[in-house]
Amino acid sequence: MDPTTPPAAPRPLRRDAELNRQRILVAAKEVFAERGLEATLDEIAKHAGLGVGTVYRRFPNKEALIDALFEEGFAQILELTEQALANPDAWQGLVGLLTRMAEVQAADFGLRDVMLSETYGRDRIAQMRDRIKPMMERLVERAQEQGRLRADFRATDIMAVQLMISATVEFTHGVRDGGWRRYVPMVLDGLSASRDGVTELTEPELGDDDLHSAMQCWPRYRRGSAHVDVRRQQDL
Amino acid sequence: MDPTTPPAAPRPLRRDAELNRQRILVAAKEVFAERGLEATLDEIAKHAGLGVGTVYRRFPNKEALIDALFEEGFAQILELTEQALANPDAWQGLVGLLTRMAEVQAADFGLRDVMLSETYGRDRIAQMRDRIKPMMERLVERAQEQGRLRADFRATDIMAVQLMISATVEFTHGVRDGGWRRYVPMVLDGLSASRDGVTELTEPELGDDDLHSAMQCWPRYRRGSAHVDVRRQQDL
DNA sequence: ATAGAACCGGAGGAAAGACCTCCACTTGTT
DNA sequence: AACAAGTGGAGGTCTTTCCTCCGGTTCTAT
Repeated sequence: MDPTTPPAAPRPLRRDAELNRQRILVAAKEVFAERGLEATLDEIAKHAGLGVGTVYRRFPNKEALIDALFEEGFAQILELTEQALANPDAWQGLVGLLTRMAEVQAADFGLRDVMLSETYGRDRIAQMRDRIKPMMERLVERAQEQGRLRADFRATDIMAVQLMISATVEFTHGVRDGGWRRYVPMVLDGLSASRDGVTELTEPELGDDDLHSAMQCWPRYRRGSAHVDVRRQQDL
Repeated sequence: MDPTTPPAAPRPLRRDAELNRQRILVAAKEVFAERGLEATLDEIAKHAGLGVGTVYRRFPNKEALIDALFEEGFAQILELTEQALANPDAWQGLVGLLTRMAEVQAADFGLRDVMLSETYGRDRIAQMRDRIKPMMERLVERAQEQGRLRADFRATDIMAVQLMISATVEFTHGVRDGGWRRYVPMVLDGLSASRDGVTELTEPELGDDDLHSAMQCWPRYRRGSAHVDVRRQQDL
């Protein structure tokens, strides 16, 4: 049933070709993890020590490669969710889950993009998403029954929360490893039904210099810095 | 001293030219507000009913136009901060400030980009940022002295908080007007020193369909959807 | 060993997008 | 009326991305 190796494979790959296929997969995993899905197949090829042509011979396009790669990653997320659900303390389960998710996002920008975008992975990954959703709903419900999660929280809010955390991950990326860890407890403190005091923040604050460089290289707007030409003109 | 109208203006613009200059400014404000700083000067020209050449005659490049436009916007933010600081209840001041900031971000994506990027606005706007920073520090300090803001919060965290909120603004944009309003109180509940119960959420939750379309058109990853070609190839 | 299918590399085609220039033509001003 | 100032928008240039093509190489079956 595993679609990566169809039951009646037309023909096994030549030995060198199979080796290269593996190399591509490994390289793609690494490059996507580091740069997110915006990475180019050219980049991946280079990182694998192969020509682009070879990559395109094996995978018809980027989408196919992504699909082949991230099923596994999504399975991992599904497992995390199951673990969270297995915790008798649903709130702790949720806390752990969101923390783990943040770790996953920080460790693998490719997987983050697949998780958060819905644009990639049209087939198999979409199914995964559908399997996770009801689990999330149950988790939320149970945490509320146990009185720890704010009653007005909804399962659909989880995506927004993940996005918020993702923003901090991206923001601190390349500036301070794990800088995002400071913000996960803060967000979670906002989700608890009520609390006396505060969850301790183990991650120290960002310094002014950290903040500066984080803003400088924040990816979303990096493009703008390309053309800083600023010749004056008389009639501005 | 105001650089927008130098003391010895070389020559006043011709009447039609001045009119067009205003048109450009207005159009730029609108287009940037709607699409963020990624908008093209070509777009702006079209929206102003003028040719690109006219725009480039008046402003040497995009950067200059942005600089000319957003000083005013930044002044507005500075004023918001002052108002927040004027509130004897510093926590309420902070709550109000972050809410207003979110409103600003939602209403004007261009201003959001200028606020959050540090890439644009090399001169005057950078000064603005420097003026706002100490005010933020004072606000945080006072809110903590009054015991309402969590003691481990720092002024440098404000940027991360704004980014989180910005993520929700963008996420809900085009899906549900003001959908982000649901998340600001949640985040703020995470910043309070302690609380009994929860701030009421006036904004209703996102439905499954909202969520779906939000994810579909989330700008960050829209590109990926362009080439959904997915022709199969024998040896995948 | 050798034929020939399978495979490889990477230059470069194609398309899209962004910034900006150029210059023939129009308009305002004196 | 003369001419400086202003205008429009086609298109140059540059960059980026995806992907194809094909001459040359390597494996493998016989």
